[in-house]
Amino acid sequence: MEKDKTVSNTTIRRLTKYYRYIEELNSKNVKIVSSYTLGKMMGISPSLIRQDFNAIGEFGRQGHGYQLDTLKQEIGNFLGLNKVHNMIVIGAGNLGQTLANYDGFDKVGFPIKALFDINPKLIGMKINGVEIIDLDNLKSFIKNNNIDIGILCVRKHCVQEMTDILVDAGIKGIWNFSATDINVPDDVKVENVNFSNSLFTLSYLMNDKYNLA
Amino acid sequence: MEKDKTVSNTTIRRLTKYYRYIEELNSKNVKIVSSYTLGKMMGISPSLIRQDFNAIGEFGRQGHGYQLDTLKQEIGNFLGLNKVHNMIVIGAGNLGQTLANYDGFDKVGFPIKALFDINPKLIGMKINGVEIIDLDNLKSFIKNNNIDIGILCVRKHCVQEMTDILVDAGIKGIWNFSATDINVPDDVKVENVNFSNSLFTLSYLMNDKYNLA
DNA sequence: TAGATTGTTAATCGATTAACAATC
DNA sequence: TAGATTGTTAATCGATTAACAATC
Repeated sequence: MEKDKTVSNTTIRRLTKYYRYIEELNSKNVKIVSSYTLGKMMGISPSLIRQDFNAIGEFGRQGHGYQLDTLKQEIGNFLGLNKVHNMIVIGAGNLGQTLANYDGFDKVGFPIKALFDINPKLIGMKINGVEIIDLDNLKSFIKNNNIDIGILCVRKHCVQEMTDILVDAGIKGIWNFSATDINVPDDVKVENVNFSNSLFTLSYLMNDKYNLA
Repeated sequence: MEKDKTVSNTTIRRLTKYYRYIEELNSKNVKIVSSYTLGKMMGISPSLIRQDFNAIGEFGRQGHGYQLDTLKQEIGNFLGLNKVHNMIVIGAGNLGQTLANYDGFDKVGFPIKALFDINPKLIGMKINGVEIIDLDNLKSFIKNNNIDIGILCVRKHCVQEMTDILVDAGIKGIWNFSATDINVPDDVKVENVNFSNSLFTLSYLMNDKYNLA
């Protein structure tokens, strides 16, 4: 509703990180933090932290710092963490099952409501209380269970096909763990977790050539 | 050996992505590609692609484009993908086992040689042919098996402890899947895969406020 | 040769840092 | 009040885009 100036992608990524550190400090019963202290903890310049916070609001107290509960609330609101996002997993293989077994997402308001697969041997099984359902029932399940996010954990050769099914079923966001990029219409949002990109980046960093003085 | 001007982090990430697309084109028996075509496929401007390629060498052919096999080799070399990187997994829980079950890393020269855990029930088991070993044997295993990369898949409360053990054992790179950031000396390289950061970014993108016209 | 596309420089755009007045 | 730290503007730095001469 308010007129927001656009916030850059780099700032968004840092905001998600601030949020983690804020929760950490919260659990240690810290009540207030300065941009200097937070910057020291996170390896980010105090100046940049203030720029980031001011990009989404104005909630510091001059001469004191930032109240952690306000900070958490403001960043959480901005990132959309104030509401529940129901998720489903497409592909009940190793990775899909691992994600279903992890309770951390549920705890922060991102519960996994079902896994979908085409393998008849898997259908009907429960993983950590979450049922594996036949892919044929995807569309109605999404509608009836208020599903926002589809987690893609399928093999390369059927990634786009599964994406199209999700889009057709009205999904709003796709968390893509598969090895390929996907094409979606503009109103569907995609976040990729690409293991290969990540591993190859690590490889580069470890490269001797790079590490010359 | 050559004097390399530093290549920016954004360029590195894109290079890993080019590499994926090049392999894809390779498998379709394409032999040559122009920055224009590749840019169209990847949603990156041709100009930026040429800048990226020229940051690591000079291997296009004016009027024609880039030979895919040269391109693959040059980028691969630059990223350090020309040699085998032996890996181990710390923490043989769900995620650790899932990674061990995935053969894709092995195929590109990043084999997982062992999993480590402290749970006696797990020790001795094999996952996809990879043994789960007692953490006590970590140091000697790293030395004797030429291990480069440690994959961290442990719970928050022992992440830093495990990191210190890895560092002490002489690991060169850490692929960190745990929920917290870690501290390492400068000569140890870290690449984080933080699910929470990624999920929260997706949450932001799906946020209505952001999607106002 | 003519056409296409690179390699590279210059121009623009955006993100980070520095600095400091405002103020708690 | 004095000290501390924010909010914000200006300066710097870096990354992307545009343009075009070089050349295959």
